[in-house]
Amino acid sequence: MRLPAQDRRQQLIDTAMRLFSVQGFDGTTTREIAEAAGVNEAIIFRHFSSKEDLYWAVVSSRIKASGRKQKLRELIASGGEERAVLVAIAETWLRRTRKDAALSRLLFFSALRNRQLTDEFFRNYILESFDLLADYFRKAANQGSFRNVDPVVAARGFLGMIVYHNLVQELFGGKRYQQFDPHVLGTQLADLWLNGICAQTSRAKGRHGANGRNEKKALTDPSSEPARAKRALGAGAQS
Amino acid sequence: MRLPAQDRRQQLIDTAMRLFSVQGFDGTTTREIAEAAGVNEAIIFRHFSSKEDLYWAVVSSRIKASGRKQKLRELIASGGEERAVLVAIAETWLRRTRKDAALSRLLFFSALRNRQLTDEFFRNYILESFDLLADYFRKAANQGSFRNVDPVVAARGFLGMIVYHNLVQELFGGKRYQQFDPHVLGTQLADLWLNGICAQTSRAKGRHGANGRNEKKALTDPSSEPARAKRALGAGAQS
DNA sequence: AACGCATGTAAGTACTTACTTACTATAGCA
DNA sequence: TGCTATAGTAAGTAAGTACTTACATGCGTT
Repeated sequence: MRLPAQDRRQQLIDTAMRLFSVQGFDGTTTREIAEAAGVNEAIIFRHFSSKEDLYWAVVSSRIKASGRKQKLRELIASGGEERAVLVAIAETWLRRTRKDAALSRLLFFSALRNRQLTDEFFRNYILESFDLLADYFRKAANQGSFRNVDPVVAARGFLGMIVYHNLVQELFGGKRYQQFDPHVLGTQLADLWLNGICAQTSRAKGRHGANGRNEKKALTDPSSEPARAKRALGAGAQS
Repeated sequence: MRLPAQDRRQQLIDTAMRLFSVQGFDGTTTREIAEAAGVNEAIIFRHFSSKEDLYWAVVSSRIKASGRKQKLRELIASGGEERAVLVAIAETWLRRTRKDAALSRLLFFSALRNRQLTDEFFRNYILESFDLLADYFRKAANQGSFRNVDPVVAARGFLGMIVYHNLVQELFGGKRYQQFDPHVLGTQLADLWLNGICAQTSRAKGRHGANGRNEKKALTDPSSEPARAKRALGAGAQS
Protein backbone atom coordinates (compact mmCIF):
# COMPACT_ATOMS: atom_id res chain seq x y z
CA MET A 1 0.00 0.00 0.00
CA ARG A 2 0.94 3.62 -0.43
CA LEU A 3 2.90 5.35 2.29
CA PRO A 4 4.31 8.87 2.75
CA ALA A 5 7.96 8.99 1.77
CA GLN A 6 9.23 9.52 5.29
CA ASP A 7 7.29 6.58 6.68
CA ARG A 8 8.34 4.28 3.90
CA ARG A 9 11.94 5.31 4.41
CA GLN A 10 11.75 4.56 8.10
CA GLN A 11 10.07 1.25 7.45
CA LEU A 12 12.85 0.29 5.04
CA ILE A 13 15.45 1.24 7.62
CA ASP A 14 13.75 -0.87 10.27
CA THR A 15 13.39 -3.83 7.96
CA ALA A 16 16.96 -3.61 6.72
CA MET A 17 18.17 -3.28 10.29
CA ARG A 18 16.56 -6.57 11.17
CA LEU A 19 18.03 -8.40 8.21
CA PHE A 20 21.47 -6.82 8.27
CA SER A 21 21.93 -7.58 11.94
CA VAL A 22 21.16 -11.24 11.42
CA GLN A 23 22.78 -11.87 8.07
CA GLY A 24 25.28 -9.08 7.67
CA PHE A 25 25.68 -6.67 4.81
CA ASP A 26 26.82 -9.09 2.14
CA GLY A 27 24.51 -11.79 3.35
CA THR A 28 21.43 -9.66 2.83
CA THR A 29 20.08 -8.88 -0.63
CA THR A 30 18.08 -5.84 -1.62
CA ARG A 31 15.39 -8.11 -2.99
CA GLU A 32 15.10 -9.74 0.40
CA ILE A 33 14.72 -6.38 2.09
CA ALA A 34 12.09 -5.31 -0.43
CA GLU A 35 10.13 -8.51 0.05
CA ALA A 36 10.26 -8.23 3.82
CA ALA A 37 9.02 -4.67 3.56
CA GLY A 38 6.32 -5.71 1.11
CA VAL A 39 7.39 -3.41 -1.71
CA ASN A 40 9.14 -3.64 -5.02
CA GLU A 41 12.89 -3.70 -5.03
CA ALA A 42 13.09 -0.45 -6.98
CA ILE A 43 11.48 1.39 -4.08
CA ILE A 44 14.65 0.90 -2.09
CA PHE A 45 16.60 2.76 -4.73
CA ARG A 46 14.15 5.57 -4.85
CA HIS A 47 14.72 6.20 -1.16
CA PHE A 48 18.41 5.32 -0.96
CA SER A 49 21.02 5.85 -3.61
CA SER A 50 22.61 2.45 -3.03
CA LYS A 51 22.54 -0.55 -0.77
CA GLU A 52 25.47 0.87 1.13
CA ASP A 53 23.63 4.15 1.58
CA LEU A 54 20.79 2.24 3.19
CA TYR A 55 23.24 0.39 5.40
CA TRP A 56 24.73 3.60 6.71
CA ALA A 57 21.30 5.05 7.27
CA VAL A 58 20.49 2.01 9.38
CA VAL A 59 23.64 2.26 11.43
CA SER A 60 23.57 5.97 12.09
CA SER A 61 19.87 5.95 12.85
CA ARG A 62 20.37 3.27 15.47
CA ILE A 63 23.44 4.78 17.04
CA LYS A 64 21.56 8.01 17.51
CA ALA A 65 18.49 6.26 18.88
CA SER A 66 20.42 4.19 21.38
CA GLY A 67 21.77 7.11 23.40
CA ARG A 68 24.04 5.01 25.59
CA LYS A 69 26.63 7.70 25.93
CA GLN A 70 24.06 10.12 27.24
CA LYS A 71 22.90 7.63 29.82
CA LEU A 72 26.43 6.97 30.99
CA ARG A 73 26.98 10.70 31.37
CA GLU A 74 23.85 11.05 33.45
CA LEU A 75 24.74 8.18 35.74
CA ILE A 76 28.21 9.54 36.34
CA ALA A 77 26.98 13.09 36.89
CA SER A 78 24.31 11.94 39.32
CA GLY A 79 26.78 12.34 42.14
CA GLY A 80 25.61 9.22 43.94
CA GLU A 81 27.72 7.02 46.13
CA GLU A 82 30.44 5.22 44.15
CA ARG A 83 29.09 1.75 44.65
CA ALA A 84 25.60 2.78 43.60
CA VAL A 85 26.95 4.51 40.50
CA LEU A 86 28.96 1.48 39.41
CA VAL A 87 26.05 -0.86 40.00
CA ALA A 88 23.78 1.44 38.02
CA ILE A 89 26.22 1.64 35.12
CA ALA A 90 26.67 -2.11 35.03
CA GLU A 91 22.97 -2.81 35.29
CA THR A 92 22.00 -0.25 32.66
CA TRP A 93 24.56 -1.54 30.24
CA LEU A 94 23.60 -5.14 30.80
CA ARG A 95 19.95 -4.36 30.27
CA ARG A 96 20.42 -2.17 27.28
CA THR A 97 22.73 -4.29 25.19
CA ARG A 98 20.50 -7.15 26.04
CA LYS A 99 17.56 -5.26 24.65
CA ASP A 100 19.06 -4.15 21.39
CA ALA A 101 21.28 -7.06 20.59
CA ALA A 102 20.51 -6.42 16.95
CA LEU A 103 22.40 -3.15 17.12
CA SER A 104 25.38 -4.84 18.68
CA ARG A 105 25.47 -7.45 15.97
CA LEU A 106 25.19 -4.77 13.34
CA LEU A 107 28.02 -2.79 14.86
CA PHE A 108 30.21 -5.84 14.95
CA PHE A 109 29.55 -6.54 11.34
CA SER A 110 30.45 -2.98 10.57
CA ALA A 111 33.57 -3.18 12.63
CA LEU A 112 34.63 -6.32 10.84
CA ARG A 113 33.99 -5.01 7.37
CA ASN A 114 34.12 -1.29 7.07
CA ARG A 115 37.17 0.54 8.25
CA GLN A 116 35.80 4.05 7.98
CA LEU A 117 32.62 3.25 9.81
CA THR A 118 34.59 1.44 12.45
CA ASP A 119 36.74 4.46 13.06
CA GLU A 120 33.80 6.74 13.44
CA PHE A 121 32.05 4.39 15.78
CA PHE A 122 35.21 3.78 17.75
CA ARG A 123 35.94 7.45 18.34
CA ASN A 124 32.38 8.57 18.94
CA TYR A 125 31.29 5.76 21.10
CA ILE A 126 33.90 3.46 22.57
CA LEU A 127 36.65 5.97 23.24
CA GLU A 128 34.26 8.53 24.67
CA SER A 129 32.73 6.01 27.01
CA PHE A 130 36.20 5.11 28.21
CA ASP A 131 37.02 8.75 28.76
CA LEU A 132 33.85 9.44 30.66
CA LEU A 133 34.42 6.53 32.98
CA ALA A 134 38.15 7.17 33.25
CA ASP A 135 37.41 10.72 34.35
CA TYR A 136 35.10 9.40 36.98
CA PHE A 137 37.76 7.02 38.29
CA ARG A 138 40.31 9.80 38.28
CA LYS A 139 38.11 12.10 40.30
CA ALA A 140 37.17 9.41 42.77
CA ALA A 141 40.86 8.67 43.21
CA ASN A 142 41.61 12.33 43.89
CA GLN A 143 38.90 12.35 46.53
CA GLY A 144 40.50 9.34 48.10
CA SER A 145 37.67 6.90 47.62
CA PHE A 146 39.35 4.97 44.81
CA ARG A 147 42.92 3.77 44.54
CA ASN A 148 45.18 5.62 42.21
CA VAL A 149 45.30 3.11 39.37
CA ASP A 150 45.61 3.97 35.70
CA PRO A 151 42.13 5.34 35.02
CA VAL A 152 42.06 4.36 31.37
CA VAL A 153 42.98 0.78 32.15
CA ALA A 154 40.39 0.73 34.89
CA ALA A 155 37.68 2.10 32.62
CA ARG A 156 38.44 -0.50 29.98
CA GLY A 157 38.52 -3.23 32.54
CA PHE A 158 35.22 -2.35 34.11
CA LEU A 159 33.36 -1.90 30.85
CA GLY A 160 35.11 -5.00 29.55
CA MET A 161 33.57 -7.22 32.20
CA ILE A 162 30.13 -5.98 31.25
CA VAL A 163 30.40 -5.77 27.49
CA TYR A 164 32.07 -9.13 27.26
CA HIS A 165 29.32 -10.67 29.27
CA ASN A 166 26.76 -9.26 26.86
CA LEU A 167 28.80 -10.50 23.97
CA VAL A 168 28.93 -14.01 25.27
CA GLN A 169 25.24 -14.04 26.12
CA GLU A 170 23.82 -12.41 23.03
CA LEU A 171 26.28 -12.96 20.24
CA PHE A 172 27.60 -16.38 21.11
CA GLY A 173 24.31 -17.66 22.40
CA GLY A 174 25.34 -18.07 26.01
CA LYS A 175 21.86 -17.18 27.14
CA ARG A 176 20.66 -20.54 25.93
CA TYR A 177 22.76 -22.19 28.61
CA GLN A 178 22.42 -19.79 31.50
CA GLN A 179 20.61 -16.55 32.15
CA PHE A 180 21.48 -13.75 34.51
CA ASP A 181 19.41 -11.09 36.14
CA PRO A 182 20.87 -7.71 35.19
CA HIS A 183 20.51 -6.25 38.65
CA VAL A 184 22.00 -9.20 40.50
CA LEU A 185 24.83 -9.56 38.03
CA GLY A 186 25.48 -5.82 37.93
CA THR A 187 25.75 -5.82 41.70
CA GLN A 188 28.10 -8.77 41.70
CA LEU A 189 30.38 -7.26 39.10
CA ALA A 190 30.46 -3.84 40.74
CA ASP A 191 31.25 -5.44 44.06
CA LEU A 192 34.06 -7.49 42.57
CA TRP A 193 35.37 -4.40 40.93
CA LEU A 194 35.30 -2.39 44.12
CA ASN A 195 36.68 -4.91 46.54
CA GLY A 196 38.63 -7.37 44.45
CA ILE A 197 38.51 -11.10 44.70
CA CYS A 198 41.37 -11.40 47.13
CA ALA A 199 40.36 -12.40 50.65
CA GLN A 200 41.54 -9.68 53.02
CA THR A 201 42.48 -10.20 56.63
CA SER A 202 40.88 -6.91 57.57
CA ARG A 203 38.58 -4.92 55.36
CA ALA A 204 37.22 -1.44 55.35
CA LYS A 205 33.55 -2.02 55.93
CA GLY A 206 32.48 1.59 56.08
CA ARG A 207 31.20 2.85 52.77
CA HIS A 208 31.24 -0.06 50.39
CA GLY A 209 30.68 -3.72 50.72
CA ALA A 210 27.75 -5.58 52.15
CA ASN A 211 24.61 -4.20 53.65
CA GLY A 212 25.26 -5.28 57.17
CA ARG A 213 24.92 -8.97 56.42
CA ASN A 214 27.54 -11.51 55.65
CA GLU A 215 29.25 -10.28 52.51
CA LYS A 216 29.59 -13.63 50.82
CA LYS A 217 25.90 -14.24 51.19
CA ALA A 218 25.03 -10.91 49.68
CA LEU A 219 27.06 -11.75 46.63
CA THR A 220 25.76 -15.15 45.79
CA ASP A 221 22.23 -15.13 47.12
CA PRO A 222 19.75 -13.15 45.07
CA SER A 223 17.26 -13.34 47.90
CA SER A 224 19.21 -10.65 49.67
CA GLU A 225 17.55 -8.41 47.09
CA PRO A 226 13.99 -9.44 47.80
CA ALA A 227 12.33 -7.03 45.38
CA ARG A 228 14.31 -8.44 42.50
CA ALA A 229 14.55 -12.04 43.51
CA LYS A 230 11.79 -13.17 41.20
CA ARG A 231 13.53 -11.83 38.16
CA ALA A 232 16.68 -13.77 38.82
CA LEU A 233 16.90 -16.52 36.23
CA GLY A 234 19.34 -18.94 37.71
CA ALA A 235 21.84 -16.23 38.51
CA GLY A 236 23.92 -18.65 40.51
CA ALA A 237 26.64 -20.76 39.03
CA GLN A 238 25.54 -24.02 37.56
CA SER A 239 28.42 -24.57 35.19
CA MET B 1 54.09 -24.01 -9.99
CA ARG B 2 53.37 -27.60 -9.07
CA LEU B 3 52.93 -28.56 -5.42
CA PRO B 4 52.08 -31.81 -3.60
CA ALA B 5 48.38 -31.94 -2.80
CA GLN B 6 48.83 -31.60 0.95
CA ASP B 7 51.01 -28.52 0.63
CA ARG B 8 48.70 -26.88 -1.82
CA ARG B 9 45.77 -27.62 0.44
CA GLN B 10 47.52 -26.02 3.38
CA GLN B 11 48.53 -23.04 1.31
CA LEU B 12 44.95 -22.53 0.23
CA ILE B 13 43.82 -22.71 3.84
CA ASP B 14 46.39 -20.13 4.88
CA THR B 15 45.51 -17.81 2.03
CA ALA B 16 41.79 -18.15 2.61
CA MET B 17 42.33 -17.57 6.29
CA ARG B 18 43.96 -14.24 5.57
CA LEU B 19 41.22 -13.09 3.24
CA PHE B 20 38.26 -14.43 5.21
CA SER B 21 39.46 -12.81 8.37
CA VAL B 22 39.70 -9.42 6.73
CA GLN B 23 36.71 -9.51 4.40
CA GLY B 24 34.46 -12.16 5.84
CA PHE B 25 32.97 -15.14 4.11
CA ASP B 26 30.61 -13.38 1.75
CA GLY B 27 33.07 -10.60 1.11
CA THR B 28 35.70 -12.97 -0.19
CA THR B 29 35.39 -14.60 -3.62
CA THR B 30 36.89 -17.89 -4.64
CA ARG B 31 38.57 -16.17 -7.54
CA GLU B 32 40.24 -13.80 -5.12
CA ILE B 33 41.54 -16.66 -3.03
CA ALA B 34 42.84 -18.42 -6.11
CA GLU B 35 44.59 -15.30 -7.32
CA ALA B 36 46.16 -14.65 -3.94
CA ALA B 37 47.39 -18.24 -3.88
CA GLY B 38 48.66 -17.92 -7.43
CA VAL B 39 46.62 -20.80 -8.84
CA ASN B 40 43.58 -21.27 -10.99
CA GLU B 41 40.18 -21.02 -9.35
CA ALA B 42 39.36 -24.63 -10.22
CA ILE B 43 42.17 -25.80 -7.98
CA ILE B 44 40.18 -24.71 -4.96
CA PHE B 45 37.38 -27.01 -5.95
CA ARG B 46 39.72 -29.90 -6.50
CA HIS B 47 40.87 -29.64 -2.90
CA PHE B 48 37.61 -28.54 -1.29
CA SER B 49 34.12 -29.54 -2.30
CA SER B 50 32.78 -26.01 -1.88
CA LYS B 51 33.65 -22.57 -0.66
CA GLU B 52 31.96 -23.34 2.61
CA ASP B 53 33.98 -26.52 2.95
CA LEU B 54 37.14 -24.44 2.63
CA TYR B 55 35.83 -22.00 5.20
CA TRP B 56 35.26 -24.74 7.76
CA ALA B 57 38.67 -26.18 7.06
CA VAL B 58 40.17 -22.79 7.80
CA VAL B 59 38.29 -22.35 11.04
CA SER B 60 38.85 -25.79 12.45
CA SER B 61 42.50 -25.82 11.45
CA ARG B 62 43.10 -22.59 13.30
CA ILE B 63 41.15 -23.49 16.38
CA LYS B 64 43.23 -26.61 16.71
CA ALA B 65 46.48 -24.77 16.07
CA SER B 66 45.82 -22.05 18.59
CA GLY B 67 45.76 -24.26 21.66
CA ARG B 68 44.66 -21.55 24.07
CA LYS B 69 42.67 -23.89 26.22
CA GLN B 70 45.70 -26.08 26.77
CA LYS B 71 47.77 -23.10 27.82
CA LEU B 72 45.13 -21.96 30.26
CA ARG B 73 45.02 -25.43 31.78
CA GLU B 74 48.79 -25.45 32.22
CA LEU B 75 48.87 -22.06 33.87
CA ILE B 76 46.15 -23.01 36.29
CA ALA B 77 47.69 -26.37 37.10
CA SER B 78 51.11 -24.83 37.68
CA GLY B 79 50.21 -24.33 41.32
CA GLY B 80 51.92 -20.95 41.54
CA GLU B 81 50.90 -18.16 43.81
CA GLU B 82 47.47 -16.74 42.90
CA ARG B 83 48.70 -13.35 41.87
CA ALA B 84 51.37 -14.83 39.62
CA VAL B 85 48.86 -17.17 38.01
CA LEU B 86 46.40 -14.40 37.26
CA VAL B 87 49.12 -12.17 35.87
CA ALA B 88 50.36 -15.02 33.69
CA ILE B 89 46.88 -15.78 32.39
CA ALA B 90 46.21 -12.16 31.57
CA GLU B 91 49.57 -11.65 29.94
CA THR B 92 49.39 -14.84 27.88
CA TRP B 93 45.93 -14.05 26.67
CA LEU B 94 46.84 -10.48 25.82
CA ARG B 95 49.86 -11.59 23.89
CA ARG B 96 48.20 -14.43 22.09
CA THR B 97 45.07 -12.75 20.85
CA ARG B 98 47.22 -9.88 19.87
CA LYS B 99 49.32 -12.22 17.77
CA ASP B 100 46.56 -14.03 15.99
CA ALA B 101 44.05 -11.27 15.63
CA ALA B 102 43.12 -12.82 12.31
CA LEU B 103 41.73 -15.84 14.10
CA SER B 104 39.67 -13.66 16.39
CA ARG B 105 38.23 -11.79 13.46
CA LEU B 106 37.43 -15.04 11.74
CA LEU B 107 35.73 -16.41 14.81
CA PHE B 108 33.63 -13.31 15.11
CA PHE B 109 32.54 -13.60 11.54
CA SER B 110 31.63 -17.18 12.18
CA ALA B 111 29.75 -16.25 15.29
CA LEU B 112 27.81 -13.62 13.45
CA ARG B 113 26.94 -15.79 10.50
CA ASN B 114 26.92 -19.45 11.27
CA ARG B 115 24.85 -20.72 14.11
CA GLN B 116 26.14 -24.28 14.12
CA LEU B 117 29.76 -23.26 14.06
CA THR B 118 29.12 -20.71 16.75
CA ASP B 119 27.63 -23.32 19.01
CA GLU B 120 30.55 -25.64 18.57
CA PHE B 121 33.03 -22.89 19.21
CA PHE B 122 31.08 -21.63 22.17
CA ARG B 123 30.92 -24.97 23.92
CA ASN B 124 34.44 -26.12 23.10
CA TYR B 125 36.20 -22.92 23.74
CA ILE B 126 34.43 -20.18 25.63
CA LEU B 127 32.44 -22.29 28.07
CA GLU B 128 35.39 -24.54 28.85
CA SER B 129 37.66 -21.61 29.51
CA PHE B 130 35.07 -20.24 31.89
CA ASP B 131 34.81 -23.56 33.65
CA LEU B 132 38.54 -23.95 34.01
CA LEU B 133 38.92 -20.53 35.52
CA ALA B 134 35.77 -20.84 37.60
CA ASP B 135 37.13 -24.05 39.10
CA TYR B 136 40.32 -22.25 39.96
CA PHE B 137 38.42 -19.46 41.67
CA ARG B 138 36.32 -21.98 43.55
CA LYS B 139 39.32 -23.85 44.84
CA ALA B 140 41.13 -20.68 45.85
CA ALA B 141 38.02 -19.62 47.71
CA ASN B 142 37.89 -22.93 49.54
CA GLN B 143 41.49 -22.46 50.57
CA GLY B 144 40.61 -19.05 51.88
CA SER B 145 42.77 -16.99 49.57
CA PHE B 146 39.87 -15.73 47.47
CA ARG B 147 36.55 -14.42 48.57
CA ASN B 148 33.56 -16.62 48.08
CA VAL B 149 32.00 -14.91 45.08
CA ASP B 150 30.10 -16.66 42.31
CA PRO B 151 32.96 -18.38 40.47
CA VAL B 152 31.28 -18.35 37.08
CA VAL B 153 30.61 -14.65 37.28
CA ALA B 154 34.16 -14.07 38.42
CA ALA B 155 35.61 -16.13 35.57
CA ARG B 156 33.57 -14.23 33.03
CA GLY B 157 34.50 -10.95 34.60
CA PHE B 158 38.20 -11.63 34.64
CA LEU B 159 38.39 -12.98 31.09
CA GLY B 160 36.05 -10.20 30.03
CA MET B 161 38.50 -7.50 31.03
CA ILE B 162 41.18 -9.15 28.96
CA VAL B 163 39.24 -10.27 25.93
CA TYR B 164 37.44 -6.97 25.64
CA HIS B 165 40.71 -5.16 25.73
CA ASN B 166 41.97 -7.26 22.85
CA LEU B 167 38.76 -6.67 21.00
CA VAL B 168 39.03 -2.94 21.30
CA GLN B 169 42.68 -2.93 20.34
CA GLU B 170 42.63 -5.34 17.45
CA LEU B 171 39.13 -5.34 16.07
CA PHE B 172 38.15 -1.75 16.55
CA GLY B 173 41.58 -0.38 15.83
CA GLY B 174 42.31 0.96 19.29
CA LYS B 175 45.97 0.16 18.88
CA ARG B 176 46.29 3.03 16.47
CA TYR B 177 45.55 5.42 19.28
CA GLN B 178 47.31 3.82 22.20
CA GLN B 179 49.42 0.72 22.75
CA PHE B 180 49.88 -1.35 25.85
CA ASP B 181 52.63 -3.65 26.97
CA PRO B 182 51.09 -7.06 27.67
CA HIS B 183 53.09 -7.64 30.82
CA VAL B 184 52.43 -4.23 32.34
CA LEU B 185 48.77 -4.31 31.43
CA GLY B 186 48.37 -7.91 32.59
CA THR B 187 49.84 -6.96 35.93
CA GLN B 188 47.59 -3.95 36.26
CA LEU B 189 44.47 -5.92 35.46
CA ALA B 190 45.37 -8.82 37.74
CA ASP B 191 46.08 -6.39 40.54
CA LEU B 192 42.80 -4.59 40.03
CA TRP B 193 41.07 -7.90 40.02
CA LEU B 194 42.70 -9.04 43.21
CA ASN B 195 42.44 -5.91 45.27
CA GLY B 196 39.59 -3.94 43.75
CA ILE B 197 39.59 -0.29 42.98
CA CYS B 198 38.14 0.80 46.27
CA ALA B 199 40.55 2.58 48.58
CA GLN B 200 40.75 0.61 51.83
CA THR B 201 41.55 2.08 55.17
CA SER B 202 43.66 -0.92 56.04
CA ARG B 203 44.74 -3.59 53.61
CA ALA B 204 46.17 -7.04 53.88
CA LYS B 205 49.65 -6.58 52.55
CA GLY B 206 50.82 -10.09 53.13
CA ARG B 207 50.58 -12.23 50.03
CA HIS B 208 49.32 -10.03 47.25
CA GLY B 209 49.74 -6.40 46.36
CA ALA B 210 52.88 -4.43 45.80
CA ASN B 211 56.44 -5.59 45.95
CA GLY B 212 57.48 -3.59 48.96
CA ARG B 213 57.27 -0.29 47.18
CA ASN B 214 54.43 2.13 47.13
CA GLU B 215 51.54 0.26 45.56
CA LYS B 216 50.26 3.09 43.46
CA LYS B 217 53.67 3.52 41.92
CA ALA B 218 53.95 -0.13 41.09
CA LEU B 219 50.70 0.04 39.21
CA THR B 220 51.28 3.00 36.99
CA ASP B 221 55.01 3.07 36.53
CA PRO B 222 56.40 0.43 34.16
CA SER B 223 59.90 1.10 35.48
CA SER B 224 59.08 -0.99 38.51
CA GLU B 225 59.53 -3.85 36.06
CA PRO B 226 62.95 -2.89 34.77
CA ALA B 227 63.43 -5.94 32.58
CA ARG B 228 60.30 -5.15 30.65
CA ALA B 229 60.36 -1.40 30.73
CA LYS B 230 61.69 -1.02 27.22
CA ARG B 231 58.83 -2.97 25.74
CA ALA B 232 56.23 -0.68 27.24
CA LEU B 233 54.71 1.35 24.44
CA GLY B 234 53.06 4.20 26.23
CA ALA B 235 51.37 1.94 28.71
CA GLY B 236 50.25 4.88 30.78
CA ALA B 237 47.03 6.74 30.20
CA GLN B 238 47.14 9.44 27.62
CA SER B 239 43.47 9.47 26.71
C1' DA C 1 61.34 -44.38 -22.72
C1' DA C 2 56.61 -44.71 -21.83
C1' DC C 3 52.80 -45.21 -19.25
C1' DG C 4 49.51 -43.74 -15.48
C1' DC C 5 47.89 -40.34 -12.77
C1' DA C 6 47.64 -36.48 -9.90
C1' DT C 7 48.38 -31.41 -10.55
C1' DG C 8 47.24 -27.73 -13.08
C1' DT C 9 44.57 -24.57 -16.53
C1' DA C 10 41.20 -21.93 -19.96
C1' DA C 11 36.95 -21.17 -20.90
C1' DG C 12 32.96 -21.88 -19.95
C1' DT C 13 27.63 -22.48 -17.39
C1' DA C 14 23.75 -21.40 -14.76
C1' DC C 15 22.48 -18.36 -11.55
C1' DT C 16 22.30 -14.21 -8.50
C1' DT C 17 23.40 -9.56 -7.64
C1' DA C 18 22.73 -4.41 -7.33
C1' DC C 19 20.73 -1.23 -9.85
C1' DT C 20 17.72 0.93 -14.09
C1' DT C 21 14.17 2.13 -17.25
C1' DA C 22 9.75 2.96 -18.82
C1' DC C 23 5.60 2.86 -17.22
C1' DT C 24 1.03 3.12 -14.02
C1' DA C 25 -1.76 4.53 -9.90
C1' DT C 26 -3.15 7.74 -6.74
C1' DA C 27 -3.39 11.65 -3.42
C1' DG C 28 -3.89 16.70 -3.02
C1' DC C 29 -5.09 20.91 -4.95
C1' DA C 30 -6.71 24.53 -8.53
C1' DT D 1 -12.75 17.59 -12.80
C1' DG D 2 -8.49 17.68 -14.60
C1' DC D 3 -3.22 18.61 -13.40
C1' DT D 4 0.87 17.54 -11.19
C1' DA D 5 3.96 15.41 -8.16
C1' DT D 6 5.24 11.50 -6.19
C1' DA D 7 4.54 6.51 -4.62
C1' DG D 8 4.64 2.38 -6.73
C1' DT D 9 5.59 -1.56 -10.26
C1' DA D 10 7.19 -5.04 -14.06
C1' DA D 11 10.66 -6.34 -16.55
C1' DG D 12 14.71 -5.70 -17.59
C1' DT D 13 20.62 -5.25 -17.79
C1' DA D 14 25.42 -5.79 -17.01
C1' DA D 15 28.44 -7.51 -13.92
C1' DG D 16 29.49 -10.56 -10.90
C1' DT D 17 29.16 -15.37 -8.38
C1' DA D 18 30.27 -20.37 -7.22
C1' DC D 19 31.22 -24.15 -9.53
C1' DT D 20 32.25 -27.45 -14.02
C1' DT D 21 34.10 -29.43 -18.01
C1' DA D 22 37.47 -30.69 -21.22
C1' DC D 23 42.02 -30.56 -21.84
C1' DA D 24 47.34 -29.75 -20.93
C1' DT D 25 51.46 -30.72 -18.12
C1' DG D 26 54.89 -32.96 -15.72
C1' DC D 27 56.57 -36.31 -12.02
C1' DG D 28 57.38 -41.31 -10.29
C1' DT D 29 57.53 -46.01 -11.37
C1' DT D 30 58.54 -49.87 -14.19
